[in-house]
Amino acid sequence: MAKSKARSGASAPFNSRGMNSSQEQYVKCQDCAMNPVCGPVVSGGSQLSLADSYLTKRCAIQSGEQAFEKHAPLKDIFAVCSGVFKLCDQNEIGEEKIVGFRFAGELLGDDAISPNRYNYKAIAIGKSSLCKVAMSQLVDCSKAVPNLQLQFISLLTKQNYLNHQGINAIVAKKTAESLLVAFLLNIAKRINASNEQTWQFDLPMSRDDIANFLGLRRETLSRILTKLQKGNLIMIQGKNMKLLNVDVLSRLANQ
Amino acid sequence: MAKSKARSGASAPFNSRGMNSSQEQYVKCQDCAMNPVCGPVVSGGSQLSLADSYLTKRCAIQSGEQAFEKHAPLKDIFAVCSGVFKLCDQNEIGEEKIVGFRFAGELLGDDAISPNRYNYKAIAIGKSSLCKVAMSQLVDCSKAVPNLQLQFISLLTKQNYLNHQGINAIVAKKTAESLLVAFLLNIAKRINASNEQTWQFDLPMSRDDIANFLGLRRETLSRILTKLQKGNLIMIQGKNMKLLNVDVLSRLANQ
DNA sequence: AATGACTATTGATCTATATCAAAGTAAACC
DNA sequence: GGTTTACTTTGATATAGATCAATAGTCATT
Repeated sequence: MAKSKARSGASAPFNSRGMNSSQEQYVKCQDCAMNPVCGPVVSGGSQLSLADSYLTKRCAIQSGEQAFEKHAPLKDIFAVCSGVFKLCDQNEIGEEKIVGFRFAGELLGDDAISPNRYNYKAIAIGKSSLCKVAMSQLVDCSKAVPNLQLQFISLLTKQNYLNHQGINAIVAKKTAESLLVAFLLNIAKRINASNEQTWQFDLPMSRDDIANFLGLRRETLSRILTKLQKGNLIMIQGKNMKLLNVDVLSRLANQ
Repeated sequence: MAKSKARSGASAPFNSRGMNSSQEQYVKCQDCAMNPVCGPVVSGGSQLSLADSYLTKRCAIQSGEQAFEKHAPLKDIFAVCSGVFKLCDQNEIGEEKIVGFRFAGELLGDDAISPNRYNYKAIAIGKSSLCKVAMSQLVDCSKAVPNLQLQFISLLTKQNYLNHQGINAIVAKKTAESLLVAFLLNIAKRINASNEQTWQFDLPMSRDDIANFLGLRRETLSRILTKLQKGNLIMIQGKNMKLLNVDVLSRLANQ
């Protein structure tokens, strides 16, 4: 099903540009959004290890392969362990619209719960890996253990909040520049979520993917990047990005 | 706190234009998103009437008053019983950005659960009313009754899905025209959700509110409405709107 | 019916971004 | 290493929508 494009940009094991990238970085379990339902759960006075019955850990996914198809019935919800996924919606005429990205430590497919179908297609950008939780089994377990359910609610609503933040950051912006800058700041925080904040990172996705997601043309995107670089606000070479003046950039992002 | 603007447009009890509007229409409980946690819950073999302990029914809210403040700590989640609410976010410089509308039967404040604060201010457009559920009490009850929790999850994820649909309909559109048409179709469905579909309705909000929400200028909005009317696709007089050719409009909405 | 305060529409012009076209650059494959 | 293919940048031009300015409805009060 998934057509695997071998080109993998910054995610390839050996990458001439872009410093520290590569060597597939796994998120630590303690930093992962799925964590609340992965460990033993307290019930009454005792600890139960239910997770074994619904959790599958760290499945590898090749670059370009997909975790699930749009409209497929919900089976699992996922957490990204390493790599990045792009979420693609397709309109009637088959054009792809990227509706989001998911980085290591973030949930994937969690917003499929209500209509019981995945709302988009999730494609790995570069070599990636996933943990998955079987919904039906999770529901079974949580019928018996209220605490598990509460943790599940908390996990869902947290991710939902993050998703909305991302979207709102975009909907609210007026100029292409503030839009792009808001995106870069958002990405920087999410990519380095667990490390300390360096403001340097490799953009895992192509310019086309970014432009598509932001609703801009690639040419516009490119011009703005050039302009920001000339203004000494960023340094970008290929996929490697460094935010040089976060204060000014933050102000720009709020138009 | 809330400054009540007395002018109420189509929601006023007597309205010269706009046919059937007015006489505050309450949504039936069976059609309301809150319904799953409002009635008796099955636990073991017996039915429990827990809802009395956390549910407050049909509080009236005057036009222009607010249900909650942005950033206030989450206390209740609401369902709109009658009327409409606009959700306003404020940026640093105090400009208001409308991030959504909620119609009768829809939830309000449900997306405050993760950060435990409301993400926006909710203001009644016209005389409205709300049911509310006290979160802390709901959580207490649901610790004892797993079924209640499952219903709560279902309720949250359903509303979340609808919210996202609304947002995506907007983010994806390219032209102001397709954006506006998508909005009109979305509104038509939500306003007449429980009745049969007539494609005629009163726009409860002002042109300014619509323009603000869609990220357009009022002048642009006005021009597009005029153009759609000249093309015999809609009939609009003041707040009263009739969609004349839903097929063509739907095609327009997908650009 | 006249006044005042909004609210909505229309017209003229400007500008940010799209579009069209071409060239430059990096990665993959033989 | 050289060729092919995909990705990215730059330039010239067109246009959708913003902005500025004015007019015209609408409703509430007197």
